Amino acid sequence: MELSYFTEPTTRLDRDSQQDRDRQRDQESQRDLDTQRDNQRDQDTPQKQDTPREQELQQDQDTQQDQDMHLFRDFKLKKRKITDLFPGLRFVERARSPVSDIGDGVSTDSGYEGTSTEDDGSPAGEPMNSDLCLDSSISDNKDLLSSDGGVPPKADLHLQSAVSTERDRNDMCEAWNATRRNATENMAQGEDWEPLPRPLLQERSHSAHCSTSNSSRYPNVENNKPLVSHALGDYGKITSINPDFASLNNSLPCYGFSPSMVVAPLFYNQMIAMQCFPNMTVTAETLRKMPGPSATWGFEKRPRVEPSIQHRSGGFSVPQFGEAPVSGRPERDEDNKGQGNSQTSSPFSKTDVESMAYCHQQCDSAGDSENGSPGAAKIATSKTGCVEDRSVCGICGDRGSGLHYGIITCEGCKGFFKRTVQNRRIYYCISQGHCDVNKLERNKCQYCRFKKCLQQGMVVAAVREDRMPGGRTTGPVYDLYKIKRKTKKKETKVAKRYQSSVQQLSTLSKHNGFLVPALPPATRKVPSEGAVAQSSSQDARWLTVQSPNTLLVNPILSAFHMLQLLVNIDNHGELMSIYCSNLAPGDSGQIMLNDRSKEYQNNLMCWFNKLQFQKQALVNLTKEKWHHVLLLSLCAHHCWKLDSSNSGGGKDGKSNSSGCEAVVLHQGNSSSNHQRHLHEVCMHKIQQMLSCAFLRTVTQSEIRAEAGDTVDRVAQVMQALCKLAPTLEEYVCLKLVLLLNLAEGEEAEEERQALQDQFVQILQEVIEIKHPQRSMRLGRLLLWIPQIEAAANQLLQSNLIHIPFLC
DNA sequence: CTAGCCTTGAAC
DNA sequence: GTTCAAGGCTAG
Ligand SMILES: [Zn+2]
Ligand SMILES: [Zn+2]
Repeated sequence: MELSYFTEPTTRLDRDSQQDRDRQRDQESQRDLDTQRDNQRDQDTPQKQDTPREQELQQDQDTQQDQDMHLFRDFKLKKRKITDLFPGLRFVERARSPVSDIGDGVSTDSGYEGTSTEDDGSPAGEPMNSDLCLDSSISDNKDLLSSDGGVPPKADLHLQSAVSTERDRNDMCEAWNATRRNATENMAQGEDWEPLPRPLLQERSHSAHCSTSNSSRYPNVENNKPLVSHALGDYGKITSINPDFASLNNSLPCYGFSPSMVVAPLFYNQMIAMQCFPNMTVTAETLRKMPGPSATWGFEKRPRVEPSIQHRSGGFSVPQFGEAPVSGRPERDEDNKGQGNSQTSSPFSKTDVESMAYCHQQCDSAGDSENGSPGAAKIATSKTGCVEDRSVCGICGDRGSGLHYGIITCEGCKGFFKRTVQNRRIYYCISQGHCDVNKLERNKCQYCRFKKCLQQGMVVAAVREDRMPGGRTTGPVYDLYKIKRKTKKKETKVAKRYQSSVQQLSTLSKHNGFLVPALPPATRKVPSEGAVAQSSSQDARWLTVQSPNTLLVNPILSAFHMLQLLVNIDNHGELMSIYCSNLAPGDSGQIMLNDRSKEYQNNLMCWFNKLQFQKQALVNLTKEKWHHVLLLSLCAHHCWKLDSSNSGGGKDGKSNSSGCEAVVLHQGNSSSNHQRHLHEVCMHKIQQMLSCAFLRTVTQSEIRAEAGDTVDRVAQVMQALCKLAPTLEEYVCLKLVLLLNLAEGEEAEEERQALQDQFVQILQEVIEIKHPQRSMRLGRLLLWIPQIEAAANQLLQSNLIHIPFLC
């Protein structure tokens, strides 16, 4: 393979900091330097020479061919890897094109933030800078590749030497120049290149705040209107997954490099993309949405300065956030807090507790000890402190440095969130929006990091538009904190229940002989060379239902791998616990039922949302079949519940299942008539509920007339599936088969069919392994699909979707 | 860009 | 005066 043309996506570190310095200097000396002169000076700035890293590169030899990318801790290794992959490439040093940033300005977002449109507003006047870049070894390209203003800074990369000829190059240059012209024109017409220019750096001096006192006390506010708006609505965009990669395989690994690492991740990821998808043309447009532009993998962070153990006295004795817990002794922090609380305990009682924002926060984070005595609060703080550990970042798990924007985060996540909101940045995920966000990998995907920030309850509005430092957060923002906190608490509850149910299910699964998913086929190779990094650990976390095209080209996931994914994303444990949660008999039954049903549906929806169909048509199509899956799921859980209670409680009590204890009357039924029993149970419960609801006795005949048929049908299906007793693996497959079953529209018909076939095939394989002696099992399971559909439809039509919960 | 450290300032 | 969550600065 040969890459005949390449200009790197640039590292802007040097220039950025240079600019900052310039800016500062400007502010210090003379604020109204006209932009032209400014640029002029920029261009005159002496170039900073990078150290010749290629020498280092050559020194590093004997690369281990199969070394996993995860081992790439430092830049040298990464660089070496790249050179290994692409021997035609070498690192060169060259001056940056003065215009090259136009391109970046247009296609910014993933690269270092396009600064061309900022501040000076003269895009063409970027300072010359010496960057390392990757270059092809074709020597006679030198001219073109050097700082010639007419060369596109970011050429499309085609795999097969697409731009190797002179003509290609000319075409490209011409295209580039046209783009540049257009861009410049648009610029002149005031088109918004970036949604919002980065707000000017504030002067540090205090005077700015006060000087305009007649209009506002805040620097960026005039007439009570912020000069810089956040436009929260824009954040909707962030929640979209990079459409460019919709058709790509989900296992495309991506890595981010640090700005100081010279090789921008864009390029590296481009390499990977090309390797994985030889048939695809990886364009600059595609690439600009690659994640992790400034990731700091292998980047040596500035070491935290641990405070000396000595207690600071007087003056600034307040421990700063970063240093609060002295390393190795987290109790100190706790102690302090406990002390603080016990000390403030009296103030608490003195002051109006509820109105104290700051005290409130402490109470809140300590759990739910609002009415408790101060003492209780203290205990809660130290004991339940783990619920919201002050020392752990809620986003990445790094050391927390306090409450930031609503939750406890580290300095990094705090800053990241702030920057994102302030600069209204929009991110994309190269993957499916489920990247891990932890201390080590938090910089790999900004999209997922920010998503997690929002999910965890960080409040966008807490980033101040006026940039006024200090003070306390009160008012609407503080209310938002409270709301988010409440929501999160609720979620934690659900999660807890899930935990307990998982245990329950694990015993169940043993009993059922679930197939323990094998580890992903480690030998799996992406089309070209094993050099491509494995994303092994991550594959298991998301499922992309592959579009048939991709599947044909790239059948990366084996049936069992897919099965494993399916099992992994399935939240059966959670569903099971909800399903099993006891239905309180009596008056509140109706409410309970509704709640339970809703909770169950919500959880099922969570599962559904984890499926990433690659065509919108498929999403729409499968959404229509939502209730089918709901019924199937309920059937399965009903079956498993029966099963677990049987194995636990004895052999003869089939009908005396735990969920049905409310209907003691019916427990004498023989197991031979399970269906009738179900029917009667349902009828009875419905009777109970309706009687409660209408405050009168509703007769069974009334119900029978109204819903008897439906109940019958549902009971029939339930009973049949109970008899078949699907295993977890069969269940997860069936759900997808059901979702992908015949649809009315013609849209995406081919894809639908192909996908369904795939899952049927997986189902078949599962059965062959689990039930080798039962050749008819597949057919039997599939035969019930129409029945499930019919019953579910009926439930939906008669608005009785809660009924299955009664069984 | 990232993230550690530092300054601010309203509420206590 | 003390707190602590904002914002700012800047080495990497
Ligand atoms: Zn963090
Ligand atoms: Zn991601």
